[in-house]
Amino acid sequence: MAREAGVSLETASRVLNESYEVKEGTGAKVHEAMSRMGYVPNELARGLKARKSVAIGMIMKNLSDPFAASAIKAAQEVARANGYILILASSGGYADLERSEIENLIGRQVDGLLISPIGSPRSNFNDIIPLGLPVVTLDQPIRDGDYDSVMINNRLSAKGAVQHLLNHGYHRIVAVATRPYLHTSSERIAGYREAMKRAVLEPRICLVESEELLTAQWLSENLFYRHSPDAMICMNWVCTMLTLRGMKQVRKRLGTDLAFLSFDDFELAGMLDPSLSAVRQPADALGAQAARLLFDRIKGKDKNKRRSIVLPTELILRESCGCNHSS
Amino acid sequence: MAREAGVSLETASRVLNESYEVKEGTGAKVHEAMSRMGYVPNELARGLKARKSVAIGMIMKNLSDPFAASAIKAAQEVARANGYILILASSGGYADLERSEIENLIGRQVDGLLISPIGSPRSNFNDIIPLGLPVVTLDQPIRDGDYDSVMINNRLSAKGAVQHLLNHGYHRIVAVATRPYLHTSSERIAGYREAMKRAVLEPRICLVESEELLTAQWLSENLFYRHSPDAMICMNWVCTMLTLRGMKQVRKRLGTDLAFLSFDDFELAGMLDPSLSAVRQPADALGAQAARLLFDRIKGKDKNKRRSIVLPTELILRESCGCNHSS
DNA sequence: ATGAAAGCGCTAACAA
DNA sequence: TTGTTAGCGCTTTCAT
Repeated sequence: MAREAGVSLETASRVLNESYEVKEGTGAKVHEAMSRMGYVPNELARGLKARKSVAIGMIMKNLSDPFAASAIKAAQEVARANGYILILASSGGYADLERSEIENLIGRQVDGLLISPIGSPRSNFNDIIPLGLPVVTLDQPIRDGDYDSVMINNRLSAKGAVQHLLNHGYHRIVAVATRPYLHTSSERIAGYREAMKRAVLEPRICLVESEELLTAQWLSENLFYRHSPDAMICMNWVCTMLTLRGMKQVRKRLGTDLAFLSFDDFELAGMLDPSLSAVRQPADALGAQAARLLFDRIKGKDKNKRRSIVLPTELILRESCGCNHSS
Repeated sequence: MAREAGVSLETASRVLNESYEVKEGTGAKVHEAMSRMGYVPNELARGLKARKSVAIGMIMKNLSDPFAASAIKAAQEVARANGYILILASSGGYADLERSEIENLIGRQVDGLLISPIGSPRSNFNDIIPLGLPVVTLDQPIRDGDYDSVMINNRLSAKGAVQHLLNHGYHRIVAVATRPYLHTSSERIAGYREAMKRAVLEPRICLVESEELLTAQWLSENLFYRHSPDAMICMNWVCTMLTLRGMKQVRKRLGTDLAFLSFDDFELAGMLDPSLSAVRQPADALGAQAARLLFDRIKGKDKNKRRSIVLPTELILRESCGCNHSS
């Protein structure tokens, strides 16, 4: 450390923290010594003393889907702007991994946690969150949890999307979703049900437990053969990708063979032919907002009751739903 | 801490670390006390003592592009498997941010660093890496740096791709790239040059400093008007996205108006019409390999000279290049 | 087999 | 204005 360097002092700390006054010359000498020997303060030791780590943790279900990636990017930027680092973890959608990753992060003394919870009944981490540790959930609130949350209204968004398909005159609308036990999935499906019920139509729901089961063959058997749909809605990005791939394999064409709507928009949706209509989640806004809420708590600006922010989704109407937009 | 709990001991540490022998009963009592009071050891304190943080840092240029996202996901999984956490940072492609983020991570006492360097001449961080800190670079090696690296052969991959276009008989092939000062960009452009030179054709290169300048208007003026190309190759994912968007706006069609090839493949490339031919980088393998190399160093398994791993790319031939694949 | 005590690098309270 | 000292929570000799 700088103490033995050039000058003599544990006052190094003072100049670093700009606490108290330091005589001109001394300060300069310290700075000089620090840069000469490339001194970098040990944040671990600082954190140990200050009882905080200047780090936040973020846990997502899948780090690589574009929605998560945007949220992560936005959250990291906010963290950096606040002088914090972002520790990234993944639950993979499994409750036990979620739990152990949270415990791990707590052991690292993170000052706050951003979690996109699994949301299954088994997913409950209230008991392991230390009192006073700020937590913000993304995507969904947690049962009995008194945390801030930032999400979209999955149910209404799905309902609105299905409503739109209904307005086009489709009757045999199939909803396709993976991992129905996830909160987002179940809410979106609920929205679908509501729309269908209101139209007095039979709900047609194709669920698959895990992504790898959503194959072309599965589509043929469970979707096309059983329902002969005139429209379908996929309930998340992965689902849309896999369905699109499967449909190509079985030579079903969007638009001509059936209408299509995707929950989750992506860069290329507008470039497909027909272009894909989609429900767009403001992924980066979700990440940024969540991080901002978290820092409001961490810095003690926000002492109020829990806040739940619901960001609006946007129904992007392109061609695949039957619209004729040419944007 | 557990000391005041139930029993009396600094032996708590011993049972935690499973060092030394502990009497049956004592061990049980300690465990009981720990779980009863939900004790989680403070990793900061541990790290301070052990002089390591059990954390690695990862710095990418853009956290949200799908290539980075896959690499991050893979690296995080390897880190977790090794009991390490992953601190994620972004350079945004700026040399000064890269530097300050590295310094920040070093202050956090990370045990290793995964960096996808900017690669501009100004990007040189050798001077701030402490002796003995393992570093693995992704995408490119660093000048004068003695680090392990994992990459693809950008130049040859680009050359091969252009060669393929040439074999189709195109002559007016334009290369489009953003941020030419980035190593990956310049290498790919170099590959393009080599292929064109070999065919004794005039190189046609359209560069744009930053992504937001790549607009439809820019495409019209600089690309179509100036070169009237019969084929083009975009040198990275962002570039492909923007170009595709721009072309749609100016009503240029892939396939009929000109052939197209993308450096960087993505989920939907095969679903466009015409489907996009692309150079595929093994993003997750890059991330995983890099992390594995890093842990070989961290755990001292690897004492050898620097290793440079070059992973193979794959030229995915679909339709947009002029091929007639129907996969 | 277990307790006592020193110390990791830093900050903060107190003295000088 | 600057130096001294104790202690953050843990691990690790060294005694017991």
